[in-house]
Amino acid sequence: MNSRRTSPLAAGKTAAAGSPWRSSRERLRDRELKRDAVIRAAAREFNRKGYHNTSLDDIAAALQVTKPTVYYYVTSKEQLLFECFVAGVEQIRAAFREVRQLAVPARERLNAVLRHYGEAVASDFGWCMVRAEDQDLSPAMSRHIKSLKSEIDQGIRRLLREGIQDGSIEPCDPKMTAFALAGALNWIAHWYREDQSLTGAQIATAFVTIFEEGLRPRRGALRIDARARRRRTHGTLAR
Amino acid sequence: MNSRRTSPLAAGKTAAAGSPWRSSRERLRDRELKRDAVIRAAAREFNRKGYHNTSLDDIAAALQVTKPTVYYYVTSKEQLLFECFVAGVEQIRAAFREVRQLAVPARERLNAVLRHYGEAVASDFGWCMVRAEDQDLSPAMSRHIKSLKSEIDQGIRRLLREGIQDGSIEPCDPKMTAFALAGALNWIAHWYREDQSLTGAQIATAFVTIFEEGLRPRRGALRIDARARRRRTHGTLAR
DNA sequence: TTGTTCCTTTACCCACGGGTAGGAATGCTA
DNA sequence: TAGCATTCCTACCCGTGGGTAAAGGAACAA
Repeated sequence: MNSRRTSPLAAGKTAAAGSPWRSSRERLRDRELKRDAVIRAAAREFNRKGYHNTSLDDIAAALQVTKPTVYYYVTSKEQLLFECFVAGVEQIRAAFREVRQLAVPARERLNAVLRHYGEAVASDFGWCMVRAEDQDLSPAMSRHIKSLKSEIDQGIRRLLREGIQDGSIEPCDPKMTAFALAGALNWIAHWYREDQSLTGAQIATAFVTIFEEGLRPRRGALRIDARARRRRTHGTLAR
Repeated sequence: MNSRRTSPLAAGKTAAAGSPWRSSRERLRDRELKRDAVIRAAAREFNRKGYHNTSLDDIAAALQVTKPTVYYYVTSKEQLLFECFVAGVEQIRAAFREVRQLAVPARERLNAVLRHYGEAVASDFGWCMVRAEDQDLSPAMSRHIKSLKSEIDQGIRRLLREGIQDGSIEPCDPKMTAFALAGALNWIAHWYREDQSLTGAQIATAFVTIFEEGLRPRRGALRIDARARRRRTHGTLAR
């Protein structure tokens, strides 16, 4: 639960060089690096075989160490999943923070978030964020990640509402629309492993276009030969 | 793999009534009914707790019988998952069959399919169809369900292409669009358990509207106060 | 009644895998 | 050099849960 990552923040103290503490601090940094490697390896294995089909021996083997070594950096398998979870969600929260700066209509900010979102889902941690089941976590951890996810959901709804208000987004139900958008993007994690012909960013861009335009033709439709095609289809139907 | 459901087909022989075999045929029918109950119970438990967090004792308990009784109707836990899988996918294939009859533009046929799709995903078997991992199945079973899923995917793409051709659907990339549509709908299975304020059909209808219209406003946008809102947002940003 | 088939139970097996105890290297400090 | 901390290993524990053997009891046939 209390993931007190010291690495990036504590790095600020490195200024006083040459002190006798230098090596011990380096040790600490090494430790963080290794810990991150463990979590990343776990994410990759979970991604490949699923959480329950991945043993800690598998993860250890991927790192070319033994199981107790993994336990030296992490207290339990559950925590491993939790950390992966958080790492994935964190990428998306970062996207929101980044986009918040942009001085453009809400629709464009939304699009930017969605593109980052897509990239995150296609990343190593994407699977964990999307497919891991919260029943696999302790109630406390489950609550934690649920609130993180909810924050993202609310962020999307907020952008939708802002867009509707500033006229850049067609009026719609923010809740349902947010579900649809997030769902389409989350689902990338399911098929991306099999079909990596596009990058996460490319997929997200394609999706954004689809969502923006909508299926119904924008300029006067030309539904000329609809009836003719219907006949043909009926023909093939009678098997 | 070879799920030889005899019940509906073999029922044809029922014509010769009064024969001494009657009761034995009834027994057979009972057996099928019980078997279906087992599979349905499994689906519900998987849905609640996930596949790996559900033991066969749990499923047996839900049916108020013991584990070996479950094994009397099913050969393995794996097969249980497989059957749930197939049952879910079958609902959607049925939707395609049904819709194929309609003499309307492809977009409307697509919408009809998507509505049925949404209902299926929100049903008991929705979870299994959507969230179950194919790594949990034997290669043969995995291949089987993969081909069923692919069939559905191809069906959606086909409707998209037809719609583009008959002018009822805005030109788009059928592959990506199919992924986006299916993804949004599949994702329902993830949150439906928590939020059942709407029925599957209602959700699907809402989604269809969203997909049809698109986010970009259709009539000339009025992006008046966009800059003013930006300023406000910047204010809250500086924490 | 006796034999047979069908359905369900009690009681059990055992592999897998999460997790741990305790010790051996390695390296840093004094 | 001793002495302490860090890191990683070998060897082990044991609960969970998938799966089975074998027998009991009900329903039916003869």
